[in-house]
Amino acid sequence: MTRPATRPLTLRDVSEASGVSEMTVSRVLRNRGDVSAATREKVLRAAKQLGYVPNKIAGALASQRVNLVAVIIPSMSNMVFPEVMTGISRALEETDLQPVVGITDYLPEKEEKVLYEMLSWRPSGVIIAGLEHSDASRAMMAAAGIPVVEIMDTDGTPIDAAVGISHRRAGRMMGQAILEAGYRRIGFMGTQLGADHRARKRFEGFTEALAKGGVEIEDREFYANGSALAKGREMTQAMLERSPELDFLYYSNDMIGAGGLLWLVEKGYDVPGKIGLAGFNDVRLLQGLPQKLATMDSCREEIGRRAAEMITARLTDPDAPGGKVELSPKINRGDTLRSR
Amino acid sequence: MTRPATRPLTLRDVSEASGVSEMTVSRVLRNRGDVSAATREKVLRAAKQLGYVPNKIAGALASQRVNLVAVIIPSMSNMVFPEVMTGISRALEETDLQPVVGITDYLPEKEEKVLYEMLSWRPSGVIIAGLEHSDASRAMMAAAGIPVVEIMDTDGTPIDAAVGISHRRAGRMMGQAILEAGYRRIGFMGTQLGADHRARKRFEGFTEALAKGGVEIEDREFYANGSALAKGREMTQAMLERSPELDFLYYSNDMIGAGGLLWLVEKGYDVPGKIGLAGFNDVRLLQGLPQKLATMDSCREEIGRRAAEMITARLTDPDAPGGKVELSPKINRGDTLRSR
DNA sequence: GTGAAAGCGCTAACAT
DNA sequence: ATGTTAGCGCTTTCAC
Repeated sequence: MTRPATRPLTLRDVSEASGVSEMTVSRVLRNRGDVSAATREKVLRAAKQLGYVPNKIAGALASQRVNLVAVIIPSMSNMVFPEVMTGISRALEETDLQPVVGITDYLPEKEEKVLYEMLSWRPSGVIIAGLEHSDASRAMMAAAGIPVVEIMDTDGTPIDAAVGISHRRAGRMMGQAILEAGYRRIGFMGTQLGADHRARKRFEGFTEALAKGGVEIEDREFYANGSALAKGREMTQAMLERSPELDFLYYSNDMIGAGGLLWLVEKGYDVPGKIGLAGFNDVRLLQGLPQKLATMDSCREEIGRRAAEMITARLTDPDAPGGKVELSPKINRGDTLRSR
Repeated sequence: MTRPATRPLTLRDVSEASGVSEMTVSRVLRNRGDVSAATREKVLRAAKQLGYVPNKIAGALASQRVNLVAVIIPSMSNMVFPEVMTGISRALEETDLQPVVGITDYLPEKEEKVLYEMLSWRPSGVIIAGLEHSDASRAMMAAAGIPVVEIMDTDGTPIDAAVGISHRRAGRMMGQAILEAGYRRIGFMGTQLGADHRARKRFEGFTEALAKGGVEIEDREFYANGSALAKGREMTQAMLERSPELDFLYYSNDMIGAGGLLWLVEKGYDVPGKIGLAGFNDVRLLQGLPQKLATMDSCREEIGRRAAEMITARLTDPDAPGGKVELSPKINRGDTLRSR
């Protein structure tokens, strides 16, 4: 329970303790240039003994280099972004770059603020979720003079580069698969469309595919907050009481889909005989449910990894490709989407 | 898809563009000191027009102040730490401090590395999970000369201050509650005890309480990785095939408990008549399961909030209380722990 | 292989 | 209300 009020140590302290110039101490601590084994020893010993921790602020200012990558995402409690982070971290582990995360809560104003904060630390690159940003945000990123990779979505024009999937296409694919399986009376449940552009695009693609088959969504319901599992359960019950004729339910994410599935199984519905189900994301968390929900892989970890790789590539070679990288999500039919 | 190679703007650029000294520009941008409305206008216009983003690196070096709080936690995909983060963020939102997160993956060496990295940015404070750290880590934190709050656990001696619950006591409480309810033949499932000190302490407290009642755990099983829900299901099945006489299963976390619950309900077990269940954490995510699992609130958001408040308090007043704050988790009996 | 000088972009402290 | 000076703790550059 002690807290010494000592001023943090500086290079100078190590220099004095070891009898070596500050410059050489700096070289040793960064493994730079030629330093004799003897002085290296001396310096390292002194540094460790004092408990010296370098001041990166001063280092960054002097070298004009900051080994940080700003990662800006809407949320962390979403099951999807932690996996993106895993991909990013893995890819950066082999480099000397470090990810630093900012959360926007799906609010454009907050995104702008977080971006401003992060850019003021002069990171080496930016990885940011989505293609929709305020004008100010876009301007900041364009002006920062660093690689910027927009992730998760490819339906739009990136500022600099993008890696993701087409959510519109993902929605279309699921719509087609459902029609091909023979379902016709379809209900939709999801988050309130608005802040979440990717959910909206999936919804648009979905309705588009249905329309092409001459089918329209017969019922829909949206939710804002609360436990997704519980919401899925509640919304499913409400919808089936209202529209008992439905033979398929498309959920905008796996969690509410799982809630719906649990309710249906509990009530003795024949899934997928009487009614089929599908979600989105392929969250690993849900392995272990009584039945496996049909879903679609959103390539989260790969997106993170590729984004980080694009940053490092453009850092070593400013003319590295960039552009848009569209990954191909696959449908996983699980146990709840079967031809009938 | 453009990326101008322009050098980042400096205060000097804004100064020249506005015809005001660098110092006054700095004052305006930080809302410091008296600046006439007229010059303030001029400066703000120029800054915005140029798209100037201050360089916090230089600012921090000059002012010797960094408005960052290092938050060091084992994992983000755990359901528990995102909620701690929520508490921290909420509490810091009212201040000018910002949380920066580092992940240790429950590895002491990684904790040490992450800590070193973060401290080298000279944060204003540290919030770190757990009371168990390597000697080097403890030394670094003690030497940093900043407030350090260790969270989640109070079974041990903090470096500087701590907020959390006693996991040993939590385990004991659950053990007592189970005995009082009349269960006697008890099985335990959890993560491999080792890296996760808090799970280990709960287990110790649990067995201790049982021992006091003359009861011993009859079967146990540990897992390392994989989907927790699926693991809970598998382990439960394996354990009940091995030890069909069990009348209670205590899980070290809610996710595996939920997996077990789903399997039991599916197999037609009478829960809690024939067999009772309990988990730990009270994760909100699980609202929506067929039955509500007995569990114990781990006070995650409050812990985060209190920790952040302790940091701010000790920043304004270096002699602010500190010490150990032990919160009191409550048992939530749900539908799976009933007197018999 | 090692050291000395200059300066990174800001802000504290002191003018005016 | 505004400007000037010095310097934060490092690294770059150049000298030896």
